[in-house]
Amino acid sequence: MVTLSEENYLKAIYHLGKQGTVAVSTNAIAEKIESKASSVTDMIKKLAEKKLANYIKYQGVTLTEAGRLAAALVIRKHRLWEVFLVEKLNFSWDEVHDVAEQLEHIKSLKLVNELDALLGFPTHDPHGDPIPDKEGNYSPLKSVNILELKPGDEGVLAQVKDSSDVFLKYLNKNNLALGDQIKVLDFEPFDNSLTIETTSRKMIISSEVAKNLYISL
Amino acid sequence: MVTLSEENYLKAIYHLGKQGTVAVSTNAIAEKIESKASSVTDMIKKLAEKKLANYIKYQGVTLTEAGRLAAALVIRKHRLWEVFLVEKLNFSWDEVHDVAEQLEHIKSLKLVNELDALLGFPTHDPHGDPIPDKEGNYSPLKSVNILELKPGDEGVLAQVKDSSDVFLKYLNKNNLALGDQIKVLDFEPFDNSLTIETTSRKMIISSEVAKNLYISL
DNA sequence: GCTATTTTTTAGTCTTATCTAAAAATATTT
DNA sequence: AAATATTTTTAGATAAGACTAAAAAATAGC
Repeated sequence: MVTLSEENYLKAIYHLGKQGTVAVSTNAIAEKIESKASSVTDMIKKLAEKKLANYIKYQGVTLTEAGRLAAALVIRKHRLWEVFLVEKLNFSWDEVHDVAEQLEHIKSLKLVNELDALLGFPTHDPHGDPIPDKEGNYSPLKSVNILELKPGDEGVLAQVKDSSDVFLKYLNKNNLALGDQIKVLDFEPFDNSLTIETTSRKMIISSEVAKNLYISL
Repeated sequence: MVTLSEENYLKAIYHLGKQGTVAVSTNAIAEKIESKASSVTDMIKKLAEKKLANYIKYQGVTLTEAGRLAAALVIRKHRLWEVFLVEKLNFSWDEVHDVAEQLEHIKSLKLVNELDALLGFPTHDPHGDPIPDKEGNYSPLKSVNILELKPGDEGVLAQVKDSSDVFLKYLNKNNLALGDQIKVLDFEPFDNSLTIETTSRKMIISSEVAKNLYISL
């Protein structure tokens, strides 16, 4: 049995280390989980004992195949629940994260797969993140960060990297949503800000914001 | 904050003591929760400190108004999730209990109330148990135990008291479902068994089974 | 009304997941 | 490459929730 806490660590390692393939440092995990390095060391040892992680002292962690699958299934659940909340229960995309964080730990294979069917087998969550399938696989969205575009380039807003409530509320306030057509008009080297044009208007976005916007061409 | 464990104790006290109004013994709770009396004493003290329960040493527990509401909301969530699982996710009524037991602890008022709306504000769960409203109130189903009927009496199967997987599978196997018209044909005093007739056939049920069947007239 | 039995509580232990503080190992600077 | 700084690990402590065993209180039996 994988505990709730273990699942959260698996998820963190998966996200920080390219699906757990690249070694992740103790401190990086501690920061992500909002805990202390010593707690992380303890938990990593436990995951290694359970054959979910590969751990060599002082050299970070990667996930075993079993660990990778376990992490992917938690992420699958998280993202499916997010779709459910938005599509079926009238949540907006800035309200789903905390609830999905709880729902992702519910244990029932039938539940996940029926939910998947109810939602019509979605491939992406409300933030544009891909939903792993039953085997933990997904085809990562081929989108590029908006900062890589040049003036004149345009595409569709396909993914937002930050799912925090503050960031998503900013996008709401400025009428930016997934699927919007966006054109880059100007790049300002002084502060890396960007002038963009949507179907409704022109606006300037800071590099902080731009870093989190991904465009499919 | 009410923890998962505390919620389970509140639920047990609510169920065992007529919504927490009648004192429940330590042992009764221990048996329901499948724990030990000493653990129960500890937890009851904690609930009392949090003003969720009224506790006098050696004299059992009742719930405070706050405790009663908290318990009712957990039960509300449990039963709404059961309806969801059956109506939307193709679960059968013998498969829902364990999953609902997990889902009932998810914290989000919006989630519960939107779920309620999605399901069309159901008043009863798949076992015929009433679903408390936001204030924790419900009108108990006026159904009687089938053993109280006399030969010749008939009515509709409205509620099953045992929600265990074995019992529900027995009913499935014998084609008995909520809403079925049932007529009592004969009562056997030797073993308290009952001959009943449904629209499809006649059958004999033991008193063990009969104890759990409730009929609305 | 006094034993005997049952129930409940207390006291002390265990596990899980955290933490702080100190020690050990690794990285960085000069 | 020695000294300093940073990161990671270890050791020991704490809180929640559960347990066992023993003590205390309540209930039942005669």
